[in-house]
Amino acid sequence: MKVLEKNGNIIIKDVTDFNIEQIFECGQCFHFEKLADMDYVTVAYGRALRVSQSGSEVVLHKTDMAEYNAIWKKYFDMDTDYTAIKNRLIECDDSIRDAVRKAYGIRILKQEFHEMLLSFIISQNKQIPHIKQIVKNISEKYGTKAGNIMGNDYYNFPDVLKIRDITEENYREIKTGFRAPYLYDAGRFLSEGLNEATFDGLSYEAAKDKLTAIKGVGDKVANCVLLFGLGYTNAFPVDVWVKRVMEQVYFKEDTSKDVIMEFAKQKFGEYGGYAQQYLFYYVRENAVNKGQK
DNA sequence: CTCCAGGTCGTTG
DNA sequence: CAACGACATGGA
Repeated sequence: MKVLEKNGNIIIKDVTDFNIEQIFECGQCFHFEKLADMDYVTVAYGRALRVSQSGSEVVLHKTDMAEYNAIWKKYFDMDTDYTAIKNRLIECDDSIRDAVRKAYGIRILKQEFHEMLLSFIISQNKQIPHIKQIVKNISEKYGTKAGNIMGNDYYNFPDVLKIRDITEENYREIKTGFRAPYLYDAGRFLSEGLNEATFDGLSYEAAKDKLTAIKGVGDKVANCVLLFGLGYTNAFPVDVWVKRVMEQVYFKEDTSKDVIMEFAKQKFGEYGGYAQQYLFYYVRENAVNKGQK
């Protein structure tokens, strides 16, 4: 892999284990927009970034090496050896091997903690397109402008200072429904200092307990925040899709989320988060192809 | 009209 | 502890 700056863009040549369609469509991120095939805009860390890919060449539009090193390198998890992770998972069994093969280019994005917390509270009992819409609405209403790409303005998710001023009623106005009090409660935790540093040195269990203390944050949402916003790669969120694929592949019968989580812990260990993402993308793709939605 | 969505909470057995 | 309905909203 080679990273170089050219004509005001960052070009990443000879990438492996990297597919932007899989990265953005695997359910980990709600703050992006598809412009065309293999051509996306994502909003994170105060910027809007257009990313396109052609084969093993990725283009990060209108950015430079300083910003790449400061933001995008970590955001796209470029320092992690996905080939090694996949080899390790493939050893587990044939089912996970098929999922890894299908979703070969997934990377776990390192997203902002406060945005993950509120976004995944919003996500409960909602479909992904609608979650994206609400994240967009809250950003347009309360966030600052992140940039203009191809004639369209993009807005940052509100920062913690701004979140402090958002009321429960404000959350209702953007159609978050029964999640409004949950979002407000989470906002208060953030305002009172809960941030990434709070989790420094905390075990997975301790970190999860801290998150589930927030009303509206259960096991699933907490695991998503741990995985996508805090770097706990052993977190294994079990949602309806993962439950479905795990039952289909391993249990052959209705199985509780607790049993599934324990099974994943034993089987995938510290790589649980990666395994979960491969499985999630895999089962959803199969469902789409079978016309099940 | 009915059913369900990357769930969680509070209440019942 | 397991099971179950409620919870807002929008789309199929």
